[in-house]
Amino acid sequence: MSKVEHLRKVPIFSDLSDSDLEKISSKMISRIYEKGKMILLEESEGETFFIILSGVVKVTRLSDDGREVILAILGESDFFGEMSLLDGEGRSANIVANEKSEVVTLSRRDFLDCLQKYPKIAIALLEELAVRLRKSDQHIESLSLSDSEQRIGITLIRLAEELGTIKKGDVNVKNLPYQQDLANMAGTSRETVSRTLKLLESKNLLKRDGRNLTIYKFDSFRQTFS
Amino acid sequence: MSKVEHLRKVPIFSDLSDSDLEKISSKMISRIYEKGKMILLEESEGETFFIILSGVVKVTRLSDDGREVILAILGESDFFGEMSLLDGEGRSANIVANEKSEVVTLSRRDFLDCLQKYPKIAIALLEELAVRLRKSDQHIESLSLSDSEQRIGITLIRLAEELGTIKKGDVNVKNLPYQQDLANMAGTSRETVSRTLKLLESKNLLKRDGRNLTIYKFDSFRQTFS
DNA sequence: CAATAATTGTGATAATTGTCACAACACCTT
DNA sequence: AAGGTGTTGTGACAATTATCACAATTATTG
Repeated sequence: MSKVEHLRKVPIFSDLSDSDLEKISSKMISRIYEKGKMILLEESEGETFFIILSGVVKVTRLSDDGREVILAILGESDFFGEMSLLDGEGRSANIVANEKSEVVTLSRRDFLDCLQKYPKIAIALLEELAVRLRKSDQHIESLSLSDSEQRIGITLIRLAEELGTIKKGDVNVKNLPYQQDLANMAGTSRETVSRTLKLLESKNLLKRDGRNLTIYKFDSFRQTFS
Repeated sequence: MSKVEHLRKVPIFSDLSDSDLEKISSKMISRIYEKGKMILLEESEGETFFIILSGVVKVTRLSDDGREVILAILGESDFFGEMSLLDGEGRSANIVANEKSEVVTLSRRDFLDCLQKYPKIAIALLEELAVRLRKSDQHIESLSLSDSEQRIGITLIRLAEELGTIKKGDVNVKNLPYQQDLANMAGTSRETVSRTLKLLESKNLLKRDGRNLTIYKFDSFRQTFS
């Protein structure tokens, strides 16, 4: 797939004409990160806007004592890096490639130019940030009100929505993150994730097979946990 | 203070000329909500953009069994209601006046017109949403990694930053929310808030006097908890 | 293919915090 | 000032979940 075709799939660019997209695309630099590589480091100030062409990355924050919170998992046609470009504050999160990932980048200047020149991009970006805020709010709610089983359920739902493929009402997630990552997404411990997954499996709500996860009757699964 | 002067203090409008601001202002309707009144109900679809001229409101989500999470406390010159206007989803949070509050509103159409007509507003709004996302991320981190004492400390910091006044390095918060509200902000129980406030007071980190809270040496207090 | 490393499973235990029950206190209202 | 209502303080206890320790399993590498 060409770079332009890839960009077309990114919501914030979808309203643009081919020629505009071509122009923007020409300013982008493409990079590849191997699994486990840091793409952005918290506290660094290199200001760049990133779009994922392929692969999966995780957005994290680290506490002083090294514990990690995973704020989001992003995949193909998602973007990141916009926050410090927009509000001028430093980076507040780390980004790590969770598998080999190809990204394209836009410099601070080019990104801000885009916003000025194409109001549609600004508005589309507003939409996307609104969606993310909504997700954050749900995340905060679940951390505040739910027990670990529910939080893990909700985490699986988020994962499935971001990375899963639907087949006859069931959702399949390939390359399920390690339990430690699931724990860091759900705000619980790795051991609790292990026990809870086993429990959910025994309730016939899901099936595991290696790094493969199938959630049965995804709609009703969603009901159960949110 | 005139309506225009009020609007000028709202970050997203601060870049506009007087005449533009006047135009926008003329489309706004002003309302007053008494303490405790619902301003927006979750799941309702009346789509309106709100700006707070005076007062304090809380942004909440409710679980099925009636427990509440407070996502944010907003005060003078803050705004809300933009999310469902931007992404077209329904309301996802309730807004309640925490004290008598005066707001002005803009209809969906006028709000979106503004974004089209004044790209500066769109960009300023992007900045503000970025700031909010950053706060959400911190909130998620604290819920995931901190114990109740830390979370309550962080909650007090958020409150002080939003509502407090600084005097010689100490911050004073008048009209401290009820402990139940603090608990709903910190993701803990009312009783734990009671015990923790007492503890922090005994450590000489703060002083309470009725609905008044003074945090001593706010900078070092912030250090301690974040 | 062995051996080494990484991930997952599981029991036992401890720590934190929620819940319940009720007392104490503050704040209005008449 | 008395009574009522709402808020806060506090002890006792229960429940949830983190932590630790280690076994079992699965992946990776020379």
